[in-house]
Amino acid sequence: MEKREFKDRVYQGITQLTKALANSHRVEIVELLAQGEKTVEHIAAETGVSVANASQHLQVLKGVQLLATRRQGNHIFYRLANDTVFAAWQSLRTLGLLQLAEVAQLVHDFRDERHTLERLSIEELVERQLNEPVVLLDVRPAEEYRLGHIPQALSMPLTELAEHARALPTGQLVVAYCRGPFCVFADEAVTYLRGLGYPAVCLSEGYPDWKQRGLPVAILN
Amino acid sequence: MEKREFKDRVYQGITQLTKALANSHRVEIVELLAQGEKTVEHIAAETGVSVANASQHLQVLKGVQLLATRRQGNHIFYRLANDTVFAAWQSLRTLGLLQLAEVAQLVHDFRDERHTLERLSIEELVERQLNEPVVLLDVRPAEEYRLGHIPQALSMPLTELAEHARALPTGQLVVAYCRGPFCVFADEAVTYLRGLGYPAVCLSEGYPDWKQRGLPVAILN
DNA sequence: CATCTATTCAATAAGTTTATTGAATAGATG
DNA sequence: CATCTATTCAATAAACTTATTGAATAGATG
Repeated sequence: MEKREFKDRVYQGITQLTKALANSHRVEIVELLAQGEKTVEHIAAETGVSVANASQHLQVLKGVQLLATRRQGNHIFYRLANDTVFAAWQSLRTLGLLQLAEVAQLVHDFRDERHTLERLSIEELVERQLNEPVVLLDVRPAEEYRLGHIPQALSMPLTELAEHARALPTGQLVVAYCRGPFCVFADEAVTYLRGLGYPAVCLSEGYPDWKQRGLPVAILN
Repeated sequence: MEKREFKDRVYQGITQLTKALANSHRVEIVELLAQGEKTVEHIAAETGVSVANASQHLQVLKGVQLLATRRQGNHIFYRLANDTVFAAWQSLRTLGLLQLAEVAQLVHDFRDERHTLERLSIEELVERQLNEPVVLLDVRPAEEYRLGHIPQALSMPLTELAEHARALPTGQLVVAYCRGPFCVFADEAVTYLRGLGYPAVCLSEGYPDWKQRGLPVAILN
């Protein structure tokens, strides 16, 4: 094989993979599956596309081995093939936030509307937890909490926050986290809790980012 | 702004960026520019596309801020906008080598043809250098050596190897490196040197990967 | 100031990707 | 075994991407 043919084939192979990630619905699916496995129906509903269309996108991702599946009863559960897939999405996300002023601006503005102020990094949270007790809230849907969460976090889906907020311990910092930097569950929770007078802040990244750092995670069976 | 509109805009922004990287010529350009700045003409020649076509691809990359330019005389030099761009390409490359059996196979086979055996990782090289002297060869074109190389490396472009090989010190391990894991300059150099009886091995990654790790680099003016 | 040169632009045709339909399938459940 | 349900398949039209031309531009050089 000639040098040029070799290069063309290698770059085309990697490009196939990149093309699979070069669609807004598909990256939304990758980010969603970073929370844990989901059915086609669930993915379609959550991303706002038709089931047939979601299925097609899922097959594009599966075609380049980014996803794996398992069947349970009538449902097929899709999941990320491995941690490298999330790592690649993470670095595209970082690049986007850094390079595209519009994206950074969009995130900033949308958050500002909701009057959310400080955000704690994962490293800051780890350090704080060593020195003082912190109330950690996982505000994602209960099913995602079940599939994996930060140890010691309480499951507090947004839908149940109003009901349980008054029962939270006072006098401790409350830290809420959700799916990732583009998820606004945590912002909404923090806005609500601050309204009740709690000292609440958001975690700047989500559960998948915690997991990706190799920090310990808790799973319910 | 509604939640869905926000998400759509964020994901579409990042997708624009990913689309810019979802073309085999364009990733080859990114990898080439990781060696240092180049003119349009040079990029066209090296990647085997027409100048007009190279210019178009360069503008796609520049349009999403992945590249920056400077003019010198009649020439326009393109370069990577910053280190995050290489980091993103690096993680797509890693994903490709891991997920796509064909790509890994292709790289393995092409190398095997050239009878190249062992490869040293960057970490192994650093450790070895602490314990014993190593002859380090930068086999990229002289201009790329000038723009940045591993300290203590000798510039030994493939074209000049035959002429200078006999002058290399004997009794020391010879390590050759080039542009990256898809570059075969180093393999060719090692094959040649082993033919002459030198104990020679390749570095498994290239100069940009060394630089990206934050290790020291040398630049000539 | 005329000329030269490297780069970009514009138009085009061929090829790819996408969402939408509605039908087909494969496995579970009564 | 018939029925149901979640998922996939196939066909299509519209929207994008790409390489190829050849012309235009902007700046440098004599």
